[in-house]
Amino acid sequence: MRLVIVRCSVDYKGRLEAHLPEATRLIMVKADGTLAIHSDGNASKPLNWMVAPNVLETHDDRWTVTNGKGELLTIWIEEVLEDVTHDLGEDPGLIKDGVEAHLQELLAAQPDVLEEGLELIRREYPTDIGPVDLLCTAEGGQTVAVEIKRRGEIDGVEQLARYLERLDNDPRLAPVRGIFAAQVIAPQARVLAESRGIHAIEVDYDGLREAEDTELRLFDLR
Amino acid sequence: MRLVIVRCSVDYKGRLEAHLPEATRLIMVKADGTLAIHSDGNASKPLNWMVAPNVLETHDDRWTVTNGKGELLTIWIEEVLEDVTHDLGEDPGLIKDGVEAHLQELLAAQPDVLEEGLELIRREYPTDIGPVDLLCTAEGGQTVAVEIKRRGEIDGVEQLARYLERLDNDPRLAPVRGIFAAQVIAPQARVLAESRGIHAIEVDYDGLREAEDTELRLFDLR
DNA sequence: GACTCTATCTCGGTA
DNA sequence: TACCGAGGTAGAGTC
Repeated sequence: MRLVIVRCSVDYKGRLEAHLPEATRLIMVKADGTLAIHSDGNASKPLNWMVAPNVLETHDDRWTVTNGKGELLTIWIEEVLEDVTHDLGEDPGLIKDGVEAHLQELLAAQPDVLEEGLELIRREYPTDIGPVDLLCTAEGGQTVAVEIKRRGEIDGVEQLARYLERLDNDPRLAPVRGIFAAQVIAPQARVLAESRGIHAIEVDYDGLREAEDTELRLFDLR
Repeated sequence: MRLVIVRCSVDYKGRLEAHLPEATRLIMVKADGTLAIHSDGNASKPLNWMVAPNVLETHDDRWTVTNGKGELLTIWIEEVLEDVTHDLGEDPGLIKDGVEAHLQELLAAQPDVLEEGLELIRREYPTDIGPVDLLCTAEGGQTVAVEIKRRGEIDGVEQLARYLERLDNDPRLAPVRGIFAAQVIAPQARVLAESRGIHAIEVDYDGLREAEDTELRLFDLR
């Protein structure tokens, strides 16, 4: 990784056009060529960047970065204040827990949390526009499609509505109704869901996890 | 800005839980307290981070970062390989051109580019599922909702269709028709728009800007 | 490669 | 402050 502190101005032309007036900034160049320009100000994101694969050309007065998509980043170098390079080696990578996939696992294991009598047919049930998170049968036999989000926003409701439209075309499943499940559901998403006849349910992630733990413990004791 | 090259492992608890095994990484601390941990590997995003406002405590063997939302980042320090600080000063900030907001400004100023006789009622007209980009009246008095995108894709058409559905429920406005305006419109988006009775129009950003410049110049000359 | 969807999204605007 | 939509979204997974 190369770290350069430099007084510079920057131009970007590509997906849009952008310009940075002259100031002192950090240029970070990673081993794969990914380049990012950071200010010290209030922002976690870089001001400008160019991800690999790209081609970096460094001259005394300017650096240019180009890629295969016709994007061009030009850094006009005024003064280099520091320029250090470190070999950090391979990174073992991040281990995560608590994302949507986990919420899906928990609800797949206990679908009756959403509605009494609900039973799982399968997870990631495929349609021609993408997989439905959970496909279930309700008490009485009706098919129910479940869309799961960490945060329920309007586009998640749209996504579920599209799936329902598709599933309703399948005579083996129709009529299909929908359940929209999320840890938090935005008011506007709830309005839209209800106007589409979709049931919007907030679920308690920690509660689900605890319930699963209890179940596992009971299983061990048997 | 403080740049620290360090052999470390990391734990994060907050919106999810995450762990980074021991490796050599870069810690970047910005003037406002924003902290980011980068590897040299193929990713432009940091592995872990904590945005300001937060509280950083540094001990010999570990750094902790906490914020008001109950998030906690712990960096277990094994060995510090470099530790430099630079004062970059204030950044004048990024100047962008060609984003949706500009296009909206230009079309709000000259809505008749979309359709002769079109007049603006207001920008960002609020509905209970979100704001409509432009609400206008057509020649003859019919209400017209305009959705503006840089690139016109299917989800933009769906967004407009949702607004139309809502606006049609308002007897003071109904019946409302829609115009979908973008610099480039994808073929599927055009098909969907037309099937919903929505007029899809490609607009020339540079042409609009030029027209506006001309108008301003004429105004100055008066 | 094209398409789809998630994200500790981030960021800016606005009520 | 919370909520909502845009993003040069980035990045991962699937087909």
